[in-house]
Amino acid sequence: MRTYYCGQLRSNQVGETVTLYGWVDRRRDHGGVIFLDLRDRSGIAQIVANPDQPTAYAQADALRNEYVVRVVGQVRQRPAESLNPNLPTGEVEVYADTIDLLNPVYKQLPFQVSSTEAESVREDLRLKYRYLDLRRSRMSSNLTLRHQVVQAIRRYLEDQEGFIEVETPILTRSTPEGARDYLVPSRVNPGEWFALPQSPQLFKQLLMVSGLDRYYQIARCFRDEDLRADRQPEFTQLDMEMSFLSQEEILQLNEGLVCHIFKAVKGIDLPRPFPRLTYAEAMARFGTDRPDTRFGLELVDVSDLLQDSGFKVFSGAIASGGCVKVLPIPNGNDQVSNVRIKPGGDLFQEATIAGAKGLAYIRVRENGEIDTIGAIKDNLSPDQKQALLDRTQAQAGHLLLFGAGPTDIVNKTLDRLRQCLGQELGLIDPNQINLLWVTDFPMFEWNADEKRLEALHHPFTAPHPDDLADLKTARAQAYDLVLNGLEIGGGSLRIYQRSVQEQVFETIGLSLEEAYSKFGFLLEAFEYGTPPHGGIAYGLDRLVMLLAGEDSIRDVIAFPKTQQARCLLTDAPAQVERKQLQELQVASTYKPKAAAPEAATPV
RNA sequence: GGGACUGUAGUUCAAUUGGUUAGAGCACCGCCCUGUCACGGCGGAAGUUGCGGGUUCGAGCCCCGUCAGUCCCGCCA
Repeated sequence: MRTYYCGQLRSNQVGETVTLYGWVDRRRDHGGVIFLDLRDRSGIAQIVANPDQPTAYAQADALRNEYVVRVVGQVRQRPAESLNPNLPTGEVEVYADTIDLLNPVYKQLPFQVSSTEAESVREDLRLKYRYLDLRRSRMSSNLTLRHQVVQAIRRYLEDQEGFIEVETPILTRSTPEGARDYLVPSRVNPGEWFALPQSPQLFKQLLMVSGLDRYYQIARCFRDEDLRADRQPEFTQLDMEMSFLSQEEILQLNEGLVCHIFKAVKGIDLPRPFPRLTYAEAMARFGTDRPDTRFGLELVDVSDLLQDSGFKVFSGAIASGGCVKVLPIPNGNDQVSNVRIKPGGDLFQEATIAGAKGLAYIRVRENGEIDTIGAIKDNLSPDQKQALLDRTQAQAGHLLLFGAGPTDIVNKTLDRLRQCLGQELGLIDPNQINLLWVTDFPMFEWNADEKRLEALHHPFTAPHPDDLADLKTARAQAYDLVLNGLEIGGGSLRIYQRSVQEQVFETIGLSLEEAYSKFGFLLEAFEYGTPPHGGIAYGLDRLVMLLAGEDSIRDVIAFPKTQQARCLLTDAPAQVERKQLQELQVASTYKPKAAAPEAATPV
């Protein structure tokens, strides 16, 4: 007699006697006939207590929902008239001879687990009782999907491409570039601290020096920064590093990997090669380095047309080194009301969040005339109006939204509006999978606070060989993989020549002494014959989130943290015994907040 | 560090302008029904409206504070 999962029952098993284990999901009692829906990780099976077996009947009669049971019985075809193809129980059922109660549920469940309930439960409750939340079919199938993705990665990288997985330390050294580190005190070395890795970056480069020329790892990473729907303090990367491959070869290999994942878990054949955009082109056309190219609404730079404009917002923006760009929206006249793009409106609000001071617009009327508001109307010459229409290819009915100011703000604003409108105007096919590479990132960006250049990617990223003459404006040999407007992976070729590395440190204002005190172990390793190498890292949680169609990575992580970086299930973090701190030679300077002020006494 | 939203029965939600004893679905408990599947019928229990204070004749609703969760800005090489 075989033991099956509930979801594995098929009509070709009719007549077979089977054992099923699971949770009683729902109990129905129709007169003398008792039906149980039995649920496990793979599906739901309907059980009928055999009325000819008094024991089974009595056992079923004693049951309530959510008991753990073992059912032994015969698989039967269900009466055709009772079938409902829209319900999760299948065309066969189990006629139970025995129903053994393995364990009761002692308490009423804090929320309904039943797979057929679509209601959304408060997330704090789900997180507190995560083990119950994970019983729900949506969550268990998300975790199964995650497993399948990891399995597909391993199959492809190991079996087809000869990678090996190497584990790197979780207790490691703080490298103060980048995100805030999680720190762990060392008891054996009082006063000294480990950091949890933000990524295995330095170790994987060391592995290249070791000659492990194809490394990967499903690596847990830690960053002590504030949380978002797509950011957790601990998260998982697929981390890869390869020696002796060109950027082109790395991109090709990774396209193969991503195609394999989609084929394995979704059965989808993705078209290759993936489209590519340079960083410069992505910023120009979409205002972001991770554009969602499932829809149009591309930005148009009109700075040159308007630099002499009498409209000071435009001419001023250009004069001070910024730009003026347009987001043209076909049929926007009908679809976007003035209320929404004027101060107080939701789209105006979005623009403000991105840093814009205002939101100018032009409506193109049916007669082809352009209809503008206030100051723009009075300050555009007929030639300028016509040039605008030509440049933006605006037709009757177009709405043109303007961004004017510092280029980064303009891009950010119009990117935000573009995404809002793409969603809202139904321009996005939710089933479309849009992958693209963004390449040729700049090496450095200006940090206005610290008044210095800093590495956009990290300081070991190799500059483009054509740009070595002036590193400050050089392109990097760096690339990101973007899926439907979300960055799911990014990497670069690394510097392997000492002279180039020193130039980069110099460019970001890092003296050799400082560099050696921070990364000396790496730089020394590079003295012993470093192969040309490069790599990439994927955000596994984000990738699985997109494949699962979820909006938050919490829904593809078994035990995630809340936005306050707490675990509601274990109530971590928590205070520790004074003795533990003493052993670690750590003094707590924490002072609890002052108690809430006493309310005024009623008079 | 900042902005916005949310918190009512086990749960998901209602509750008109601040006005009677805070309601309903599901879940739970009891009884009835021999092929149901969101079964059905009858009945029952279930509430410190997150917490503290204030305003008011009267607060789930208004005000202040606080706690928790979510979304966003900053931050995340």
